[in-house]
Amino acid sequence: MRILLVEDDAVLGAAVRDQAVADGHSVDWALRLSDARDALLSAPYDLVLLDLMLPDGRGLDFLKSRRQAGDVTPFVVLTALDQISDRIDALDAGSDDYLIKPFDLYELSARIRAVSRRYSGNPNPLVVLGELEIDLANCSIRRAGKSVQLTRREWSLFEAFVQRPNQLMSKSQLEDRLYSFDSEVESNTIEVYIGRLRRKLGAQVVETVRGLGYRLGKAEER
Amino acid sequence: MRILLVEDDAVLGAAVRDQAVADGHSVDWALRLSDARDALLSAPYDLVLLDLMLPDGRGLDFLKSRRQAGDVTPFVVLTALDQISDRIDALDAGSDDYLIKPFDLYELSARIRAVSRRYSGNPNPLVVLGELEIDLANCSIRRAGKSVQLTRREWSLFEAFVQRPNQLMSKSQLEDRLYSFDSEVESNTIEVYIGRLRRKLGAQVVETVRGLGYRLGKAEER
DNA sequence: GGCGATCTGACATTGACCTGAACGGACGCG
DNA sequence: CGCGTCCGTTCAGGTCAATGTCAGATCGCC
Repeated sequence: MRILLVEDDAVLGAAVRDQAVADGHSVDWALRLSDARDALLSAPYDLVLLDLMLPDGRGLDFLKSRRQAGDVTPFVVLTALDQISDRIDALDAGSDDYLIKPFDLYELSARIRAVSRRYSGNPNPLVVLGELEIDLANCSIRRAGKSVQLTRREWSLFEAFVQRPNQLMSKSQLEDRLYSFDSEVESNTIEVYIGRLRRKLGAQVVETVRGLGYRLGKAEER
Repeated sequence: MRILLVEDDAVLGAAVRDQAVADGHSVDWALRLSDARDALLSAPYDLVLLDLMLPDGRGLDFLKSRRQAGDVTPFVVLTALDQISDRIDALDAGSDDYLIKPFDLYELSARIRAVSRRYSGNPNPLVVLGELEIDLANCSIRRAGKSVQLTRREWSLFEAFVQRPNQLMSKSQLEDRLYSFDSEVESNTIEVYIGRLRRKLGAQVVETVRGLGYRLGKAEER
C-alpha cells in the first residue's frame, strides 16, 4: 500500500515510517502541509497518516479541503490526548480513523491493516515458519495444525520478529515496539515475553544473541 | 432487496439501477472495484451485480477474493458476449448466475427475482454451523431443529460473523457495522449483544480474543 | 570459579470482559 | 388515551485473564 505520512516530529515520524515499511508498505513522508498537498496531487495514495499540528497550518483544515476537493483517500488522524476535542471534528471532517498519541506501533499496524483490508479484501496471507502458520491479518497462529492463542502483547512482540526475519533486534528496540516511545518500562518484561512465546510456539522460535538482542530462530533448527 | 451494482459504464449502469429500483429494490452503484469493496465491507447486500471489465481490475479476481474471504453474498456477473469464455470461469469462481450483454431489462429483473426467490423461497441455502442452521436470506435460525428468534441488532451482529468466518473483528469494527459509522456509541453494547447471542445460540458461537476482538467459534469446538 | 546476562516461576494489580438489572422509547392493543 | 410488552441502551458490580515486577535459578563467557 502507498502511504503518505504527514508529521513534523522527526522521532515519531521515523518510527512510524519504519514500522509501516516493515509492514510491507511504501511510505512518503511530508513534514508540512504544503509538501503533503504536492504529494497528493502528484501521485495516488491508499492512505494518509495526518498529524493535526503542523508548522504551516492545522491538519483538520487540510483534511476538510481535500474532502471538498473530492479526494476520497482514507485518512487516519494522529492526535495528542489534549487535542481530544478535535476528535469529533476529525470524524466530522471525513477522517476514517484516529490514533491518540502516544500510541504504540502495534496500534499503528492494526489501523493500517484495517484500512488495507477494507480496500484489498484479499484472503489473508499466510506466513509459514516450520510447523507454524501465521495469519498476520487475523492475529492467529497454528502450530502443527492446532491453533494457538497469543495475547495482545505476545502477538505484538512476535509480529516484530516475523516482519523482520533474520534481523537482530535489541531489547530496547523491542520495548519501543511494545510500549509507546515515552513510557519507560524498567524491568525484564521483554525477557519474560520471549519466554512466554517460546513456551507457546516452541523453544526455537526466537534465538538469543547474548548482549545484543534477539532474532527469529533459524529455519533449519525448527 | 439491497443490491450492489458494480459497473463503470454510465449508461448501462443507470439503466440497470433504474430498473432494479423500479422492481422495488434499493441499489448502491460502485464505479470501480475499490468502491465495491468498501461498500461490501461497510454494509450487507443481498445481491451483487458485477461487471467483469473495470478500470481498476478484473471482476473475476474480485469475486474470487470475496469468496475466499468467506463472503457468501450472491453474485450475478454481467459479461459481454466476447468475454463468453470467462463464463465458465465465472461459475467456477462462485458466481450464482450471469447475464450476457446486451441484455434487456426484463432479463435483468428475471435474474434478480430468481436470486431473490432462491433466497426467500423454499430451498434456501442454509449455512450450517454445528447444531445451527442459518438462513441468511430469511434472517432465521434453527438451533438443534428449533427455530430461534433474533432481534434486529442481534441478527445484524451475528450476520457479520457468519459472512466473515475465521475473521477476527474488533469491537469498533462491529460497532461500525451495527451503527452507521458516524454515530458514536460509548458503552459496552457490543459485549451485551455478544452475551445475548451466546445465550440464544450457545456459548461457543462467538469466541473472545481478549484485547483484540471476536470471531466465530471454531468448528471443532461446537 | 566469578560475573553479568538471561530465564523462569510466582504473585499482586489492572483492566477487559461478562452479566443482571434498570431505564426509556416504540409499538400494538384494548 | 392508558396500558403492557418488546427492544435497545446504559450502568454497576463481579470475574478472571493479562500484565508487569521481582527473586532466585540458570547459563555462557572470561
